[in-house]
Amino acid sequence: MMKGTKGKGAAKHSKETLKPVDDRKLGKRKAVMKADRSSTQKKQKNAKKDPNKPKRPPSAFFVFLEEFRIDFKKEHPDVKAVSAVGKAGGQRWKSLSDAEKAPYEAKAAKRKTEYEKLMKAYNKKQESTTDDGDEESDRSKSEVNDEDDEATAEDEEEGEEEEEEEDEDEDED
DNA sequence: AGGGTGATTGTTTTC
DNA sequence: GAAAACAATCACCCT
Repeated sequence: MMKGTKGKGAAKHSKETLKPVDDRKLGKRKAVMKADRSSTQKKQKNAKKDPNKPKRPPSAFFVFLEEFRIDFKKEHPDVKAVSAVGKAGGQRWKSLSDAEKAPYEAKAAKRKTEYEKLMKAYNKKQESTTDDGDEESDRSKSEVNDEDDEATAEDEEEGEEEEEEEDEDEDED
């Protein structure tokens, strides 16, 4: 029962992208209320785009989506709308059981760990670049060696896919 | 020529 | 703690 998420996609115009952006709400969730943030967090504006700044790790859903997109395109080569894959992926994702999502979560978790590592190096860099002047007075020390290190990641790619055999009755009829 | 949009959910982020 | 924002993708539209 339920589902109702989309009962009539066909009702939509052939292609959402075909419609001019102006007609559709410009900035639905993108420019949702940046103004609000700027007022309270305007200081963040200082955050200039850092080329080294690691992006957020993909969530299990995104990991799943990456594979899903490939499969989706195979069966829907004509569908090129990102929203189509998003919707389909979302519904499919919810259709998966925890056990099935487990591997994706595991990968996502690992991805997060790497992200933290990258973030650590990134933060370190920021520290050295921070010209506060109070710390890091001695120029012979930390050095920028860290950057190089981040590139040399350990090679531990083990297929440690632990299949959690949870005997949970995930009976989804 | 390039930025921006749309849609999904999950995690990261920030106050 | 909660709300906001952003993470990838890809064809297309506007400046």
